[in-house]
Amino acid sequence: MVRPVPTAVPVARAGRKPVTSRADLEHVAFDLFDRQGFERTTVDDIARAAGIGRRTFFRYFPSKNDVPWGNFDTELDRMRLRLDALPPQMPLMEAIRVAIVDFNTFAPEQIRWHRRRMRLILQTPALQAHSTLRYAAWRQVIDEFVGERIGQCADALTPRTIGYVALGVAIAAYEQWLETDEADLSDLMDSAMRQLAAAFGDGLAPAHPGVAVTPAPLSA
Amino acid sequence: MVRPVPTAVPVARAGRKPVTSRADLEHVAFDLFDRQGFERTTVDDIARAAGIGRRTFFRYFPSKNDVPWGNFDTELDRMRLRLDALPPQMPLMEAIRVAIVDFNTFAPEQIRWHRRRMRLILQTPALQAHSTLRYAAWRQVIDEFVGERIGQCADALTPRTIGYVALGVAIAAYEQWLETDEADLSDLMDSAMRQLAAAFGDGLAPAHPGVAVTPAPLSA
DNA sequence: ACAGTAACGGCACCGAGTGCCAAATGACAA
DNA sequence: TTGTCATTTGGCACTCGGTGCCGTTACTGT
Repeated sequence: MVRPVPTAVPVARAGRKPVTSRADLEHVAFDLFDRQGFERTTVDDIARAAGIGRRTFFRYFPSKNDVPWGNFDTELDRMRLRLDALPPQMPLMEAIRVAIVDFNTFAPEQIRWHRRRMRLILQTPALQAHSTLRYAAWRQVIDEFVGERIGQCADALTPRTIGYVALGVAIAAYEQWLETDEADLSDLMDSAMRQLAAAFGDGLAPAHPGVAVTPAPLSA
Repeated sequence: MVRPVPTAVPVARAGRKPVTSRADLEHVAFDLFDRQGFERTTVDDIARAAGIGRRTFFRYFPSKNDVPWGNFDTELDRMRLRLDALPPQMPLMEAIRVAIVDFNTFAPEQIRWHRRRMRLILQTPALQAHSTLRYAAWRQVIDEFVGERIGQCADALTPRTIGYVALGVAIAAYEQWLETDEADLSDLMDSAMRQLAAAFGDGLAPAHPGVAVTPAPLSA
């Protein structure tokens, strides 16, 4: 999955230098997407605008759908570190809330670009679909954290459920964010997480008391 | 989205009769998928095996990715009815739990086929991605139910969050189900939902008491 | 028999993505 | 300077999913 993609590698030893970069192509592509839309922009268009061959484009991005994702893998490492740095006594869902809020907090000057990027991803059907595969890596980070915390395998039912749920909360907040002009993303994410907690406080547990479910130790 | 697809229409009026059906093609296709895998089966393969033209295939299914989904829209109507039939005094998350468990309960003789179908969908990258678009319709049903219940627009933050969360719970349960041989899907789904409730019971709310968040009336 | 209607399917075309390979380019050593 | 090696480039041909167009086929009702 992690191929030797020509990013800014400081220790270039021998061989021809890359003629462009992922970031370069990303900018060129976004300009076109803004002007003609994602679907109506062909890979040929992007390559031509960037002054490279169509074949070369696919050496920088595995697919056209991957262009809007930038260096997502690097971001994931950040979130992993953030989660691990949280105090172990912090309640699980609280830790997750803090982590996803942090992960989606950006410097003011980055917000414009990030909004552009997310609007494209979340409002283009082809990209909505493709993003599923990226989200899987994101969830994996959550799964592993939860698994570690509750002493279960990362792919057991509870970690996975919480992974999906955390993702859902984040996306719901993003969608809301894109529809409003003023809202703060962090607030929305925080709010979504608390709304959900409140919804559960509304009395899910007491119902169907006959169904025996052994709650795993969540704060082990 | 709902085109006049040639399904079993009892009141055939005039014109040539459809030479096959969605269900037929589905079976033919699944045979090929089982034998050579989804990716390595071309639309030409399916059309040839079904004795129809490649062009005709696309009149029955908008894309190869849609084959495994059968008549999903009809199923959604079922879930909508189920939700609306639940007593209004039942707590929100409880109602959702019941609805998604019901929705995913099948007669014993259907289970084999359903498992095959879901294994294909959930374990084929191209289909994982494509299913996002189907899930959106599923979530919409939840969103509308929640919106109705709490007196908000279906696309407000809380309904959407709960829609995503319900979906996440369901998929997590499915993934678990596919990995085991004995487990019962309904039990897993029920269990996933309760685990989640338990996770929130672990003390998300009391933290960060300074952050003012006005919890919307969830059982209004 | 005829007209109208609907499904069929071949054809040509587009765009994404891939394997192959020769040419271009740069670092380094002789 | 020249030769060698490593690496990127990009053209070409090909596969496959998906679409527009259009003549053909088959069925219903008069």
